[in-house]
Formats: sequence, structure tokens, C-alpha cells
Amino acid sequence: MTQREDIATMLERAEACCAARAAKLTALRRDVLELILRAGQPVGAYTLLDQLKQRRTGAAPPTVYRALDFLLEQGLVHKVERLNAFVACLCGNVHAHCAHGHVHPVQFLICRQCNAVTELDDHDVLHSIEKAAARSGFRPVRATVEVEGICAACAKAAA
Amino acid sequence: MTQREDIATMLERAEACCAARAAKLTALRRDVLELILRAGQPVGAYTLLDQLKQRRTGAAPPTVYRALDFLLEQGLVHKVERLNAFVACLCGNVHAHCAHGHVHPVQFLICRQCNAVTELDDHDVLHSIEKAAARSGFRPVRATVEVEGICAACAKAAA
DNA sequence: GGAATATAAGCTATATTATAACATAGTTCA
DNA sequence: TGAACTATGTTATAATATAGCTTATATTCC
Repeated sequence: MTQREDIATMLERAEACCAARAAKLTALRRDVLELILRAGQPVGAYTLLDQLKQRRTGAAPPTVYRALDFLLEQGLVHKVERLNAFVACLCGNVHAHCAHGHVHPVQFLICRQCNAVTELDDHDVLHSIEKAAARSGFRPVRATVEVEGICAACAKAAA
Repeated sequence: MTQREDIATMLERAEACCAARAAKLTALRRDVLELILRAGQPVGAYTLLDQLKQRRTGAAPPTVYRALDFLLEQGLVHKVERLNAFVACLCGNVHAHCAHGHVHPVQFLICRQCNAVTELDDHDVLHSIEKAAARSGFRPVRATVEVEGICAACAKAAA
């Protein structure tokens, strides 16, 4: 689980990222990002909503989804499609919003047993995907890789 | 778009696949598979349901979802997570249900403009994913790759 | 500063996707 | 045949996501 100090650091980094891009990390958006960071694992939109309601009475689905849209656009958060859930991007926002025709790779290892999700940033995977796409004349914009299986910890526990 | 003859062929192949595994491709399941094949592109469960109702009054969501569960298990159909939609697997069912610890790769190129979805079966992509997972001590079971971008046809049209 | 514009948030309703739970009907096989 | 299993029918509801309109808060430009 991520520590409190790390969360503060991540939030600061997010602030800096947004500032650099003239994107507005408002109090609401920051709150949602903080909740996702605290979770330390993929969280559903309605779980976030429940938590958000404790701070902001009147929060409704659009409140959360709009904040999530912003965070996704900024690359501060990713969606795990397979789980309909959201995780903070811990890759230092290297691959956010760069308009140079680069593929933005999001690679997850999802453990079937403990639901832990690890984000990868593997260059070979990215490269082979780009090559395969090029072979079909396809111009990739975003690629997501979701690998489902058994994480090291669970495999060890089972053995 | 897939031709009618091809659909018949695909259905026969599906029959053979299921027979070989003692899996029952019932009339209902076959109907659903046929609808997906006819679509020739990702279709939502409720679109399938609407079409299915024309043949089977009384069809309800579980009718479709249960058939889809079966077809997914058999590898005859894949889910495009990003679209919450289902496509027929055109890879000849090479990678279905083999219990040898192999990763079942499902790789899609999804066009932003025309929504066309192409299924790949790229060995390099699979290999690099397996290597990256191994590096984290992760034992992969299933991997999905979804690449969003512009297909060759749309790129050409735009130029 | 103040009007004009744009952006964000509040709020209600509803669309879309998916499953739970229980009843009924076929199938298999001893 | 009848016990066990599998598939389907049926009703209800859960879970996820967005539409559309209003109000508030910034930002810009004069």
C-alpha cells in the first residue's frame, strides 16, 4: 500500500504536471485523485463517489465521472477496462498528453486472486505493438495491454 | 464485410470445434454466434438481444449473456473491453481453451473513425508480453491488447 | 472595472451494460 | 425410470455511465 508521504508527493507532482500544461487541477479533481491514490488499487467510480460524498454532500455520478475524464486526459489516472476501475498512474506521467504521435502505452498485470494491479512500462511490448500495427497500415494512438494471471506473491503463497 | 458463405463456413468450423471438446453449441448459442458473425464488427449485447428477439420472443438479457459466456469460454468470440462489445474470433480458434498454461492473446486494432476492428495474432507482441510478465514474476493466463488509432483505409481517405 | 466568453460544477433524470435468483425444461446415464 | 446435471425462461435489479440543463466561477478583452 502506498504511504501517506508518497501520496502527498504524487499530488504535488500532479500539480506541477498540470501547471506545466495550463490544465486546471481544481480542488474537486485533486480530491478525486487523492482518493484514487489512497486506494492504491483499482477503484470503481461509485466507490469513489461514496467516499467523495463524505466531503462533498451533493456529489453525484457526473461529479466523479467529469473529474475522472480530466484525470484520464492528463494521464494522471488510467482506466482498467477489464475491471471498469481506475488507478493512479505511477509512471511519473511520462506518457501523458504528448502530441507527437507517440503511442501512449498502458500496461497492466492484473492478479486473479488478490486483484492487485501492477503497471508496467515495457519498451519491447510497446515496440512490438507499434511494429505489428504498422504492418497492417494502422496508425496507433493509444494502446492498452491487460494481462490477467497470478502475481508473484499469490504464486508463492500457493506453492 | 464477411460474406454469407464465410459465415456458413465459420459456423461449421465452430460446430466442429465444439464437437471436438464435447461442448454443446445449442441452437440458441449458434444463433447468437451467427448474429455476431453477420455483424462483421463489434456488437453490443443489447443489439444482439434486439435481433435475437425477432427469432425468439421472450429473449431477455440473460439469454444473450449466457450464450456469450459460452462463446467466450470456447474462444469463438472475444470481448472488446474498450467498446463493451463482442466480435467473432476469426483466427480459426487456434487459441481457445488449451489448458497448457499458454497465454491466450487477443489483439485488436480499433479504428477511431470507422470503428472497424481487426484482430491480430502477432507472435512478437505475445512474446514480449510474456517476457515482461515473467520479469515481474507474474504468471500470465490471458492477455488482451487493444490498440486505438486510425486504420489504413481511413488514413488514406483523409490524405 | 465590467461585460463577454469560456470553463467548471451542481443537479435531475435516464441510458446502457450486466447479473442475481429462482422456476422450468431438456439430457444423460446408470 | 429417475437422479443429477445442464440449459433456458422469466422477473427483477445491480452496476456503470451519460444527457441535458442550470448555476457558479474563472478568464479575457475592451
